[in-house]
Amino acid sequence: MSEKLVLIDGHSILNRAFYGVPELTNSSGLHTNAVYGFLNILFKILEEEQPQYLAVAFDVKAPTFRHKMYDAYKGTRKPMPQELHEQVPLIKDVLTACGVPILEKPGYEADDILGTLARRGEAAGMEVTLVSGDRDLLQIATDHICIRIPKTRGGVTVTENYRKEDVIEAYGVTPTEFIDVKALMGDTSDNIPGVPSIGEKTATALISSYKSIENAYAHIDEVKPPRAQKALREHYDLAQMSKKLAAICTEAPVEMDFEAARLGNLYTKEAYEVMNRLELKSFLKRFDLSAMEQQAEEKKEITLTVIDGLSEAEGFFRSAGEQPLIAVQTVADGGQLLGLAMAVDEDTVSYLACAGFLTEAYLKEKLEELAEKTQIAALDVKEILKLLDVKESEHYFDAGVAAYLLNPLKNSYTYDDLARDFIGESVPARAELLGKSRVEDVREKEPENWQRYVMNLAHVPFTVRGKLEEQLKATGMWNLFTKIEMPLIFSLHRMEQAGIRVEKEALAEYGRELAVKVTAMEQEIYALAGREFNINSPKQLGEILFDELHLPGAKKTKTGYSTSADVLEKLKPVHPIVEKVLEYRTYAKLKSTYADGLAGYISEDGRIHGTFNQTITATGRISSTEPNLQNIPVRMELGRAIRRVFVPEEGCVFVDADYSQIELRILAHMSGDKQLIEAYREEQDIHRITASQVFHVPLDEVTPQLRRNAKAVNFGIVYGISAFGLSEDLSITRKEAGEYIQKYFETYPGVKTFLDRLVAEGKEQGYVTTVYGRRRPIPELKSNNFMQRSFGERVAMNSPIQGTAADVMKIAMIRVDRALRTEGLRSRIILQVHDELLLEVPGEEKDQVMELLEREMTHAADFAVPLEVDVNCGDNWYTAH
DNA sequence: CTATTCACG
DNA sequence: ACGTACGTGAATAGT
Repeated sequence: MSEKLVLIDGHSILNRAFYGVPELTNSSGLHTNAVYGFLNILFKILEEEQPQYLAVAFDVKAPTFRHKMYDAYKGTRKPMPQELHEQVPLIKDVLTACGVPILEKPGYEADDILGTLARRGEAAGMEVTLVSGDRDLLQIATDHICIRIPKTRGGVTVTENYRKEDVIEAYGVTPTEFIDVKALMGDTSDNIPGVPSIGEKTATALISSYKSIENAYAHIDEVKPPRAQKALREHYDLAQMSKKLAAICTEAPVEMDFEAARLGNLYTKEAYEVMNRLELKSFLKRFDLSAMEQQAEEKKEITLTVIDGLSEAEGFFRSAGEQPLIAVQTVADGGQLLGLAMAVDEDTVSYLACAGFLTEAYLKEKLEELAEKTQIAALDVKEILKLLDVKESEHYFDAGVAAYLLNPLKNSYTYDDLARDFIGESVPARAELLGKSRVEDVREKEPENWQRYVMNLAHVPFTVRGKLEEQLKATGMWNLFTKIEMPLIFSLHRMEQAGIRVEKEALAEYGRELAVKVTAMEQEIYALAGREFNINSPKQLGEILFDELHLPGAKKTKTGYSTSADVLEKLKPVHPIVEKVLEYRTYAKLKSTYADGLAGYISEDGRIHGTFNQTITATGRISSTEPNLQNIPVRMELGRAIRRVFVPEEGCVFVDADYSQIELRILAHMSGDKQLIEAYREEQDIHRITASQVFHVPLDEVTPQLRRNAKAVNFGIVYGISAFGLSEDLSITRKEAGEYIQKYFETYPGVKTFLDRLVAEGKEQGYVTTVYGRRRPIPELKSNNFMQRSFGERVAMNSPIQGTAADVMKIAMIRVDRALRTEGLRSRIILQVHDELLLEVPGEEKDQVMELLEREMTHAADFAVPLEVDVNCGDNWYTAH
């Protein structure tokens, strides 16, 4: 069995992969789709070929011998989009880390390197496989040199394979003759000129009978058709030069010892780190973890001590208290505390099992004691609070929240992410070590995995803390972190702990009423459609509406017809079924998401304890999950009614406080526009005064229509104005929308300057900031893609405003929370909905709390325009809001 | 696992 | 010419 050599045309395959794999970016905004596709092709080929040798050739950015022959020669290097260009060094990093040689030779193209090595390999008795997206290489094919051309479509890679016989079968000429064919017909991609009026068909026919351009010319009088004869006669010189350009050089001066290309273990630790850094998660599975761990252990030995006795625990806590810094994280499963992972120095982690004498109460008390003496780093402080409910302290440092501030675009802040991003180390993620198994099962059955997990949980926060602090200070976010985000963790925890009381039976009754309506609508829709189908399926609904009932309105989405509310709304007058579908959707949504959905979250105590996430949004807002309590219906009466089932504890009332037009007030402050500031200082109705000033109408003559338009413009400004968006919203032409915007900017020139400045700043710095220094990176601003760049520009205009509003609300929450406790009140914040706080308030505290809210919220910031707060009370959320 | 739809600020 | 308003989360269908 002869040995096998695989040679890859790097740029060509990267190019194929780039256009074949859908857009893919990692959390730092780096495009990785081409790298991903390249590696998919590489691994597939390796698996199929099982070669002993592997190398990848790249073109070099330098003129080649072809440029010297022909001035207009472009070579295979077409202008590359930025998104692809930035991936060239990435794939080289990966290949280098895998130990695969990268071949480059100034003056030669990758094709020439491939051709040269293929011939040498063949001469040495090897089977050679060339991988390229380019058919030029077919001229190299022999019985022992196979050209493979991969195609990626929808994630599946298929390759066309050409040995000598396959070329003859497919093209009717031998590989050597293929050059002549190409020379005759030309190649626009390489700018190789062809002979005029000779196309692919004629070229193939000519070469097939005469074998070469030279021989055809020798028999020029016999050449048919006459058109081709004339062309060849006149352009023989050109044809010969083209042949030289198209011919791949098989004698390039490449120095390569095949031994250097001998295929070793691709799955090195370095490769793992590079892929981990690029977040090419699907390839990480291929790496043998145990081998990797062995390598890791050679580097650093960290000991994990399990402590389950009282005296050892006492000793541990005594010495831990003497350290300047410790790290801690709870180990839990299904809300059940199993133990604490604690790091006291760079290479020691202890696990304190929550069992026997080491009760939850004991661990809580010990941790509280530690928090008085020393700094405590943790991956997720709120998680610790949830399980141990330790008291508030300024000594905690939440590494997850810190990492979120430094880059809020990532989708997770787990210990493996932090290790990779802040100390450049790759450690196995929780999912790799534990999978879906229960933690205690892994502890028993795979103790090494369990140890690694517990160790990293504390070791990583301990190690990255310094880096995080340093970077927060360097980016001007230390204050934001220590004065806003850290204290907020405790307020959010108290909100989650408090939860909100729900009338279970009333909610069930609401659900039953909806069920009746859903069923009724179903029957009416089936009758109108003439048959039964799944109304919840946009696919089936689209077929009924547009194929069977032939409603006008056309396609939209990539998967089929769009049946969204705005499309259906326009079709209402066309067919009675449309209105029924819209109604059905309303009822079905309310029933599934709210009536049934919320019911599943009611705890033993009759309350819903949702989660408020602090590290999700790109702008600094918090988000709410399981359930989402920030999107409870309010706009439509039918949905709004559900708020009646949210009720305060016996003896309490709800007090609801919301900021009035906070984002527009922030716009006035941040832009410093004199006119806007003046307008908002006095006037209560912000949209009305905008209408009056922009449309030059006295305040008391502003019509509802005019106010609506002004309101839409105001929204547009905050969202990052575009004429298209505004025209869509107001159902007016883009021209009219453009005029509105122009008028607005004429009225408030400071706003225009401000928004332009935000975009310019974003482009320059790569990020924009809020009043409190919070950053939002905007990688899209660098994109060459118009769509993406425009998106980036809108984000640059919106994020500082939305983000500052989020900052102000966070400050307000901390202030309210503190004031409640310093005034000795039992009232508590139970919900935050971006610009609204809902409090559960003992009846006797009502007046005091209403005043407190007004005061603490309006004074959360001192801006150029006052912040206004509406405070209401009621005995359910419906009446309080 | 992704796309569509729709609830909120 | 391009083809969208900014920020979220949950339910459902269908690959």
